[in-house]
Amino acid sequence: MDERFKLDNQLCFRLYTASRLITQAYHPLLNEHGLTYPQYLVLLVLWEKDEQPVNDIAKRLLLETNTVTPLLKRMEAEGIVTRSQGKKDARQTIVKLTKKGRDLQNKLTNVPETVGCAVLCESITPETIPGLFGMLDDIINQLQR
Amino acid sequence: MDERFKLDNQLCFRLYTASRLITQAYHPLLNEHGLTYPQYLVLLVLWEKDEQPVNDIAKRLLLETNTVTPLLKRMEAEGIVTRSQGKKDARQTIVKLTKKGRDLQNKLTNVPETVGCAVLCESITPETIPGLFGMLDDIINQLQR
DNA sequence: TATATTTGCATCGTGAACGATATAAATAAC
DNA sequence: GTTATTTATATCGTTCACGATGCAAATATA
Repeated sequence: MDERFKLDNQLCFRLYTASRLITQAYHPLLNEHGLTYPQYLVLLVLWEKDEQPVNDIAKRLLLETNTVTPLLKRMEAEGIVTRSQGKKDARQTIVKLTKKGRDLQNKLTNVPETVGCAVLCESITPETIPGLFGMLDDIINQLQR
Repeated sequence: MDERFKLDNQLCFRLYTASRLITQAYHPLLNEHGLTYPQYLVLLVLWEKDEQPVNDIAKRLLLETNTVTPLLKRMEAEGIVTRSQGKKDARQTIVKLTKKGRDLQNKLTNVPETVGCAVLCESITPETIPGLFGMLDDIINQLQR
């Protein structure tokens, strides 16, 4: 058996699985408030800086606008954000939190810690996290070409 | 600004992004042969051990059968695998590689190395990979409850 | 051996991801 | 000042993920 093709030797499969499982860990916490994980990411971006064009949100999340646009439309339908045409550039769609969208932050205060604790184990501790972050950041930067 | 809600402090966002970007790195290499990344994972499983029931493939990939079943049906339509009813247990669907499916391994020999090289950088080297694998495995095991 | 439960897989509906394409506004080139 | 190009976003089609549900075969229980 060719070692290169062994599933257990694949970095990608580990990243793919870890990403799916941690998203699943978020699911019950977010679903309680009618949110999906990608929608939660959009909220993280808007809580940091409200009123951003679609493109800035997409760039921050390293996603394409064809992924973000329908996602934002669903969030608009839920009354979490508003979408309005940009004033200085009519091509832009400016996304803005509603009161409901801002208030969600208070309702989700326990989420980061709950998920953070869920992943803690032998090798994942407050001391080892920075090293892991650094490696993942390097992978991300490397693949962004 | 609450540090806990900063996007740059989220492990999950890093895993999610790294997973997406590395899957994108596979895309041109696999697409050339009509494969998607999850289909490639199924091939890795079947190349290790042919003729497995749907459930074993799903368990190996930590996916649900409702994800794997339609994926396998598409692979069957492409002539990469066959699906047949199990003999000793009629509930099982046994998945078996076709000649085309087996031959794909030779056509994809360069894929692991190409993607492997694409992620190499400062902190990701043959020496640091085992440590990263260990941390990701720990996260995966921890979240599998 | 009837009945109940479990197991293996499939179907359905929803929400991402993303390549390809379209459209209109803004900007550049001529 | 037209025309061409770029930019910002949206639409469309396909393929995952995955919760919920359905169904038939296998197994356990009565």
